[in-house]
Order: sequence, then C-alpha cells, then structure tokens
Amino acid sequence: MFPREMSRRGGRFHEKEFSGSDGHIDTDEKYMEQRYNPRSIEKKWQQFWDEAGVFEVGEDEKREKYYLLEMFPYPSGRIHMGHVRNYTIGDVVARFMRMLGYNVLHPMGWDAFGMPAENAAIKAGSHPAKWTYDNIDYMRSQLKQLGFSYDWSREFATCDPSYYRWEQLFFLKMYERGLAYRKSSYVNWCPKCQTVLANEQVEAGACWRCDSAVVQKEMEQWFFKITHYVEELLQNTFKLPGWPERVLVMQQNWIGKSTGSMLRFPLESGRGDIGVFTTRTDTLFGATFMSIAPEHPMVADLCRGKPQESAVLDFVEKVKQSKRNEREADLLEKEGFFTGSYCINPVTGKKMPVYVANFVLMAYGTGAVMAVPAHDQRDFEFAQKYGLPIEVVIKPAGACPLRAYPGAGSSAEAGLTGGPETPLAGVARDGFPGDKGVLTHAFEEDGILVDSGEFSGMESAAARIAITEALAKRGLAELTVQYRLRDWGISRQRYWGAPIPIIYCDRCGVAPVPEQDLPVVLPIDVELLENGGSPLPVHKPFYSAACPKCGAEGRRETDTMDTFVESSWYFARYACSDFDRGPLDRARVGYWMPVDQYIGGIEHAVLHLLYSRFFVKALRDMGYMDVDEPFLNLLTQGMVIKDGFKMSKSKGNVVDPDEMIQAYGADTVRLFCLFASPPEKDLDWSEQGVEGSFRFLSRMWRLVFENLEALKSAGPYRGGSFLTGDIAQLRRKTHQTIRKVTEDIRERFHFNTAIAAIMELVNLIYQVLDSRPSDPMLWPVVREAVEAVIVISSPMVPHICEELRSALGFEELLLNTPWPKWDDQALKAEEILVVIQVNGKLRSKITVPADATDKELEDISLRDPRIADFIEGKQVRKVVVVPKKLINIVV
RNA sequence: GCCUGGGUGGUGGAACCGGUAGACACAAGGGACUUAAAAUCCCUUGGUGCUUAGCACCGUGCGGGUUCGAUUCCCGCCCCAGGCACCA
Repeated sequence: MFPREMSRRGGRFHEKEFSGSDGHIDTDEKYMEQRYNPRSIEKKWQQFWDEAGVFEVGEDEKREKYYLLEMFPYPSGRIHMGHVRNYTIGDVVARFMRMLGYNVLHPMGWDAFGMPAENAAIKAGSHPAKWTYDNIDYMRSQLKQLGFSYDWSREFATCDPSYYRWEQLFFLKMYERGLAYRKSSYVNWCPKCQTVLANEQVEAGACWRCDSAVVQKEMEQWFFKITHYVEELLQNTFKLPGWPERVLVMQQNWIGKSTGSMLRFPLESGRGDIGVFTTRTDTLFGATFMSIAPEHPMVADLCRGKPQESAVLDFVEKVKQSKRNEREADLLEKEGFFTGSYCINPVTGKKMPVYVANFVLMAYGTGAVMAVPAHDQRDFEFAQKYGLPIEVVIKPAGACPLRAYPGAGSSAEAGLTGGPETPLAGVARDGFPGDKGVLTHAFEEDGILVDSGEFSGMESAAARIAITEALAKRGLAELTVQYRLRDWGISRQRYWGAPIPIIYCDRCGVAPVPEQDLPVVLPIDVELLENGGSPLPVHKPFYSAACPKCGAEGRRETDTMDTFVESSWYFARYACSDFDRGPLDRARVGYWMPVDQYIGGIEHAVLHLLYSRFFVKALRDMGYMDVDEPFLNLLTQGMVIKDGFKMSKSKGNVVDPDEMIQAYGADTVRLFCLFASPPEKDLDWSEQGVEGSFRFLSRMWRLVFENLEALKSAGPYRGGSFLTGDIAQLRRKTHQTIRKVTEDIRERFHFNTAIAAIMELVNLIYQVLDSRPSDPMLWPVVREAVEAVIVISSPMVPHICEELRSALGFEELLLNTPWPKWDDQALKAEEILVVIQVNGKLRSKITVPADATDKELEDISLRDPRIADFIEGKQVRKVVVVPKKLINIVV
C-alpha cells in the first residue's frame, strides 16, 4: 500500500509536474501557481541557508549565549521518526531563541563507534569505517532536507582519530589520578556480542543490545572510578530544577545510597571476623545466623576440614554457574548451605551459624548479611526452611505490654538444640502480624526495642546509633554509607571503538602510552572475524609495541573503550571542534558550557546522562573546564508510536521520514510532530493527522497568495485608528496569539497548543475576510495578523514562512527577524463575557462592559431573566463574584 | 514489592496556582460547487431524555471528603505505562 498510495493521496503538488505531459489539468495556470508546492521552496531555502552559513556562530561577549543540544545520532543508516521528532523540537527552540536575540549554538555530529557497524560490515563483507561514513553522508543529507538550523562547521564523528585521540588523553590523565584503574572482577559477559557490558547496559539480566542472557565472568578489566563522585552525583540531583523529576529519581535510585553501620562478627574459631553492612542495627539482638555470598573470599576457610566441605563447595560452584538474570530476578528459590562454622553475635554472645546463601550479592556491601528472621521477610523464610531460631526484638510502637511465650525453634541443622535457653522463636506477640499467636511473617517496620539488653525500650532510629556507638568502643562497629552504584567498566572486547592507550610489558607491567605517541590509531587494514570477536588480538602490527618504559617488546591493550565514553564529552567538544592543540579550548568551552537545553530520549535517563555528569566532574578536576554539571535543562521527549506500538521492523509499523518528506514536504512532517502531542508524551503517528497538517499549511499559503495584492498595498497597521467589531476582535486575537505562542514555547515547550492558537487566528482571519467589512482599516489589520502568523510560525515551519514573507516584500531572512512583542493595549476588550452560575451550575452568560464593577455584575445577574427562574421563591444566601469572569448565586 | 508518571468524546489532545469541561485537529455524517472526481467551502458531531426555535439531567477511572463551586485539592481504592528489583 505504502508508497503508491502515498503519491496518489498526499502528492498533490506533483500534479503540476505531471500536468505538462497530460495537458489537461493546467487549464487555470494562475490557480496552479498559487498552490503550495513544498518541494521546490524547501530546497530553495535550504540551499540559501547552507550557502550563506547563517547558522554558524562564534563567541560574542555582548550577547547572551544559549547552547541548545539534541542527543547526537548513531549513524545506523537512515534517520527514523524518533530522530525527526527530537531534532524538530530542538530546531524550534533554536530558531525561537535566535529570534529572541540569543547567540545560539546548535551543533550536530555522529556517535560513530559501536557494534552495529561491525555486525553490518561482517554481513555485507564491508568495513565498519566505510559503512559508518556512508551512513553519515546519507543521514546528513536527510537532516538537511528537514531544514534543521545546525552549525555544520562544527560537525564531527567520534570514530575519527582527531576526536578519540583526546579521549585517549583523558584516559591517561584519569589513569594518573587513579580515576581509571584495572582490576579483576566478575563482570557481565554477553556471549552473543562477545564482550563485557557495564552494569547500566544490563537490563533485567539481559544484554541491552541483543537481549541475550548475560553471564558472570571473572576478567581483568579497565574501570572508570565513577564512585569517586558518587556523593556529588547524588547531591547535584537536588540542584537540577530544569530536569524532569523522574529522570532525577531514576538516577537517585540507581546511585542507591543507604546509611547504616559496618559491624564485625568475631568468628567462634577466633581466627578473624566477618564484616557486615546493615541499615537495621536496631535488630542486632535478633540476629541469629549469618548469610554470605558464594563468592565470598572466606567461604573456603569457613568450611575447610568440616564434614560438609565438599558439599558446600559443590553448592558454591552450582550458584556461580547460574545466569545473572536468574539469580538476580528473584526467580531462584532461596537456598543456603551451612558452612560448619559459627560466628558470635557481639551483643548477645550467642553462636550464629554461618550459611552460604544464593541470594547474597558479593557486589553490594561486604557480601555478608546478618540474618534477623523476625524482622526481615527473606530471613524469616530462610529460617523457617532450615529450622533456625527466630527472635522478636522489635515491637510496634503503641502495642500492648509484652508477655513471654515459650519458644519452639528447631535448630537441628545448625547444631543448636532446643532447651531451657532456647530463645522465643516464631511466636507472635500483641500487635504483630500473625495468627493465633504465631508469627506468620516478619515485622519489618521500625518500632520499640524489646529483649535487647540496655537498649530495650528505645526507638529503632535512636537504637541504631546507640548500638553502633556502644560497639564502636569495642572496635566492632562504625557508622557508614553504602551505594548501589559501582564503577564503570569500560573495556570492550570489540574492534570498532577507541583503543585504550596502554601497553603491557613482562618486566614493567602496565605502561601508559606516552602522550606524544597519541593517538593510538585503530588499524583499518584488518580482517573481521565471523563470530564477531575482535581481530585486534591477532593483528600483530597493532598489538606488537615496544614498552614505553624499558623498550622491550610489549603487547598493546587490544580492548577498546565503551562507546558511552565518546558521548560523555562530545557536547564540550562542539565548542571548539577545530581545536588541535588539546581536547578543549578553555576560552571557548568557558563561553558555551554548560548546555542550556538538552533534548533527547528517556532511554538515556541513567546511562548516558549519568556518565556525562561523571565525566564533566572528572574533566573539571583535571582542569579542562569550569562547570560542575553538563546540562542545565533537560527535556525528554516521548517515543513515536504507531498502531499502539513503538515503530519497529518486526512490528512492520515503521514510517520512513524520506517518504513523508517526499510526499508532504519537511514543514508538514515537522508540523505534525509538534502538533500531535506535547513533547514529553508519546506521539501517535497518524497518516490522516499528517494530511491535516498539510492542509493547514496550504490554507496559510492560500491566505497570502489569494490576497497578495491587497496585503502588499495595505501596508502594516500603525495604530491610532479606532477599531470596531470584527476588525477590533481580529487585532485583539492577533496579539493574544503572539502572547500565547511566546509563552507556550518559552515556558513549557508546548508546541501543540501554540499551533492550535495559530490555527485559531488563521480561522478568524478567513472569517473576517469572508464577512467583507467595508472598513478602511480591514487590510492593515489583516496584514498585521498575517505577518504575525508568518513570524510566529517560522520556528516550526521555517521554509513556507520564509517564502510567504518574501512574497509580502520583505528582504531580510526571518531568522534575523526579532520575535514580535504583543501590544497590551490591543489585548484590552471593551466588553467581556461573564458566566452566571446558580449553586455552582452554569445558568446564563452575559456580556458586560469591561469596566463593570462587582456590584454592577451582581445586580445585572440577579435581574437576568434566565436566572430569575432559578432563584424565584428561594432565598439568596450568598453571591460569589469572580471579577471579570463569573458570578455564583447561592440559594 | 518499591519509585515515577498517567487514566478526559469515536481518535490525538485542550483546560489544571479550583471558576464556562471537550479549545485545536483527525475521523464520521449532511450539504454547496463540479458532467464527474480531486481540491475547496459551509453545517452537525460527549451521552440520555423531553412538552425538540429550545430545555433538563448525567458526564473527566471508582468511592468518599473539603468548598458557593472540584478534571484540578485531600483520603481510600482500581487500572495502564515506565524505571528499579533478593541492596541487607
């Protein structure tokens, strides 16, 4: 259906070209000339803008700067509707701010490293570089066809050595400062992509790119120490009022700060202790056993020589083999194994069996958890399963006085036997969740401590501090903070990325590449491997390198950097993309940074937006820039969906921007993207909606060309004359519309309502012209209205507006035209509409002089005949008057 | 489970520091122009009812509350979308 249907239904402006050969349509040549034909005018203005370089900017201290940026695209082949929407929103803001007089930087470039290039090249027998640069050329031409106002002189692709050389320099500087380091650890490995992934790139245990299950693998990897800035990253989320709340909350959750205590539990054997992080120190008296992660370094020691040693090690091995998604997604049944060792509860002195448990994560806290079954549901279930003691030590505030019940805990497996000393186990007290006096699940809230020695009777919050302080005197505790955020693993075992500038030497170990040897250029003459693995480890000219320290033959690092490294600083490079004496020209970066408005998809809420915030802090501390945060204001636009789903090839609901532009022109596509919904919401693509946008532009076009002579000879309205009726109303509407459009764009980026207001104004102009008032002021007022329509529409639909404006005889470009101001005088009406309610229900409407007093309004409404029916025979108890708006009569 | 949004006509959406619910558009129906079609223009369009030039009642997920007045504020639910998820 698609292309053919398209050219038939939407391609109206093709008719003129076809008509020459057909010979029967162009009977009315004059009428055809008046038709809106976007194809020719859009090309004309794009060429004009391009040749004149009108969007190129420099630093100008006299003007206020405004740096507007949209997330740059990955050159995947062709732009999709999501790009069109994102960049259209950005372009409107850029053009609007320019007209308001700001010195606007609006650049574009390419996030050009990454795996799709490799996969596509393997498939096509091509090279990632060729694939990438071909795509860039094509996509650049697509962006130009949409008329976006970029300063193309600043364009760059991140796969260019002139870009990534500076990234390599940053790596070296970060290495010097300990912000880049190498360590061996369990990392996320995607077997399909043959590479390691950062935590942020694992979604529900699966690879963010290919959706394969991610496994844990122990490897030597390079990390960026994002945790060095964890507190600043968190605190600044409270100082970014220009960001959407939900993005900030997502980042806060991702950082995952929790305050608590670090506690030490001495081993019964006397050989050391187990460290534990807990936020619930107040429940310490109820800690009856210990759970540790299978990867915990003490596991081997704890079970050594015990009867269950081999069984424990088998269990550990089994858990390690399980997939990350299964293990983390709470799918696996909670299982544990007693190691055979005990540690001692430092406040009760009681023995606590140490279990290896599959749900304990080595990566959070210390990899060991004190288990308090009465006050943690997971521990409760675990204790029931393995017959471990459950001791209640917190009661709900306000509950009845305590009564003791005999315990019934069985601890056979742990070696604890019941007896007179057996603690109260599994028994509920007043106010606890439970049935017939038996605890059915853990009581997890804060409350009042019981059976907790000297701390009994304290409130949880105070007890947390008090118990920690008491233990601190014995060297067994300290107050501490834990974060969920972990360092950013940046090594990728892939070819198409920026090489990490490191050489390994048998004698000297890790040797950074000297700065003067940068860039370490990614070799182009490689054979890609079928399985997707990197060819670099088998490419001798690359990996063979002399050790910079001793000169002996070393081996170059063959991993490349995560592509998110490139996008973590590109916004600063736009300020000085031609600078070749360093990564960033301080003066120019100082002028432009930070980005005043950043626009992009919500999918980067954590990934790119968190990495960039980290990078800017690191660059600041290394002396490259002076800002703390990269993006002052953030707008996250919604997805483009069709038929209820995100556009995707598999759903078969993709709409190609090229075909849309061919059929309707760029202005129509832009207009529809802006009009169909506010930017932060999802946009539902509708063929008919696009038709409607085209219809509106045609209407605007005809408004000018069908009245061209009258409009031109009218000259602008200069004020002074007294206007009446329709004409006065039109002038008022013109200025109301200017105000509404200005505020809708400036205050909240609600282009949909701005466009609706312009449509209303156009409708009114037509209406006034239809009524043909023989008033000498008709054409001057209409002309003022038409000019306003053209100027305030121009950020959204720039091509048609330039054309219409030049048709009216203007010579300067619209983008150099100041944004119009509304005339407060013109907004004033002589008469206003006031609604009358009785008991809050609308009963009548009256038109009154604008200067009527509240008392007059009240009198008029009480005399209103419609109102009389409703108040007749009733007593008027009260009359509420909202000045110039509404009267409510209460009877 | 926790955290964020969000539930308004046939559809996209508007109004929301409480004050005319449904702007603007799409779709649908009717009409004008035309040999015809396209394009364009005009009218109707939340629901129900009636004594049908009009009027009344109901209506913003559900149930309460505050108020002269609630789509908007408060309390309690339901549903949808997104994020995090054994975090100790």
